Amino acid sequence: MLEDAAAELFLEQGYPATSIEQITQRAGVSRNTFFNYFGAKADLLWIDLDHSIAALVGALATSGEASVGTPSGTALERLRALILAVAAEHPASRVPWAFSQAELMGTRADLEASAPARLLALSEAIASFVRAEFSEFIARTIGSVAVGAIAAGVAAWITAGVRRDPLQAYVAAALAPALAGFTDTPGDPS
Amino acid sequence: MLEDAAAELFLEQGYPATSIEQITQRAGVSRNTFFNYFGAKADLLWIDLDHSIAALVGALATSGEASVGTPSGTALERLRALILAVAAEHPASRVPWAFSQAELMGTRADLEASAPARLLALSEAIASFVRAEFSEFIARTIGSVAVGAIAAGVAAWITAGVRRDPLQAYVAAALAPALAGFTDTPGDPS
DNA sequence: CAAGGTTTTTGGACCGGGTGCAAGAACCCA
DNA sequence: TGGGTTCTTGCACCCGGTCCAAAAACCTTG
Repeated sequence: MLEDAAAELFLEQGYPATSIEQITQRAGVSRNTFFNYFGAKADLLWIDLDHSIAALVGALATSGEASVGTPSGTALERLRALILAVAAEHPASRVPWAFSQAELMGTRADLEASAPARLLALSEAIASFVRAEFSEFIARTIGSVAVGAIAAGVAAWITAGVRRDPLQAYVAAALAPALAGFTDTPGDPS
Repeated sequence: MLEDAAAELFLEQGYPATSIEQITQRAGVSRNTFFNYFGAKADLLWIDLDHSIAALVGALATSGEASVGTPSGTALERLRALILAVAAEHPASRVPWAFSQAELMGTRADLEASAPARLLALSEAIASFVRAEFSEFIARTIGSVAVGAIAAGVAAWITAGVRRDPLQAYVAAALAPALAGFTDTPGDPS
C-alpha cells in the first residue's frame, strides 16, 4: 500500500528526502499510479485527518440542506453535535503520524503549506451551516473560531501520547469555551 | 525591476500562468538572477508585507532583549505599542496587490500556502515577547490571537479601497478587543 | 468460456519551480 | 591599472505535477 510505504520511507529518510518515485517503487507500482490515489505528495500527510474533515464538511452540508429536519436545537447546538459525532467516529488508531512525528520526518513546512486549504474549507462549511441564524460577519467568525478550537483539540489529542483519551473529549473541551460567547450574540462590529 | 515585471504579468495572464522565466525575461535579467532576490515565486506576493513583518519581528526581538530598558508599561502595552508603531511606518502606497487583486490574478492558492510560514513566525515572536509576564500557554495564545487580530486589521485595510484610513487605525481597532481579555488573566486551562 | 466494454495501470513526454556550481562580468577600492 | 569582491549568468540536474494514449486488468454478459 502506498501509505505504508510512504510512512516507512518518511521515518527512514525524512519527508523532503523521499521522492514519490521511491514511494511507488517500494509499493510496487508505477509513479503515475500515485496520482490515481493522491492529488499531491502532501496529501499523504493528511490521510488520517482528511477522511474526518470530509465527513464533517459533508455532514454540515447535508444537515444544513434539510433545514427543519430531525435535528433540534439552535444552530450552535447542532453544530457542536455534528462536530463531536464526527470526532467520535474517528478511529482511535488513526493518529496522524505526519504530525506526531513532525520533527523526525521533517514534515513541518509542508504541513504548514497544505493546512490552510483544509482549514479554510472547513471554516467555510461551518460558516454556511450557521449562516441562517447569524449575521454574515458572526457566521464567519464562528467558522474561524470553531476551526481554531477543533485544531487545538486535535493537537492536544495528538500530543497526549499513547494513553490519550478519545478525540471527542479533547475537541469537546476546546469547543465549549470557544463557542460559549456566541449563544447570546449582540452582533457585528459597530 | 523584477517586482514590476511580475505585477504586470500577473495582471495580464494571472499568477499561475506566469513563469519565473517570463518575469526575468521582461525584467531583462536571467532566470537565475530571480533567486538572488527572492527565495521562491510566492515571495513576490508578500513583498509589501514581508518588510513590515520582518520589522515587527525584529522590533519584538530587540525590545525583548533589553528587558528593563526605556519602554515602560506591561508587556501587553509594549506589545501593542510596537505593533502600532510598525503599522504606522508601513507606507500607505504599499498595498499588497497580490491580496487586493487575488481573484483577478489567481493568487489565492499560493497565498494560502505561503501564509503560515509568515504568520506562525510572527506568532512565535509575539509569544516570546510576552513570555516573561505570562504562562507558556497564555503566551502562545496571545501570539495566535494577536496575529489573528493583525491579519483581520490588515485585511480590512486592504479591502477598504483607495479612500482607506491609515493601516494603524485598522490594526488598532482589531487589536484592542482581542487583547482586552488578557489584562487580568486568571491562567491556564484547568 | 469467450467477447466486449469499463476501469486501472503504465510509460513517456512535457512543464515549471528550485538547487548547486563554476565561469564570467561588473563593480569597488586601492 | 590591477586585484579582490560581489553580482550575474549558463548549465545541468532533481522533483512535483499534468497530460495523453496505449496497454493491462477487471467485470459483465451472452
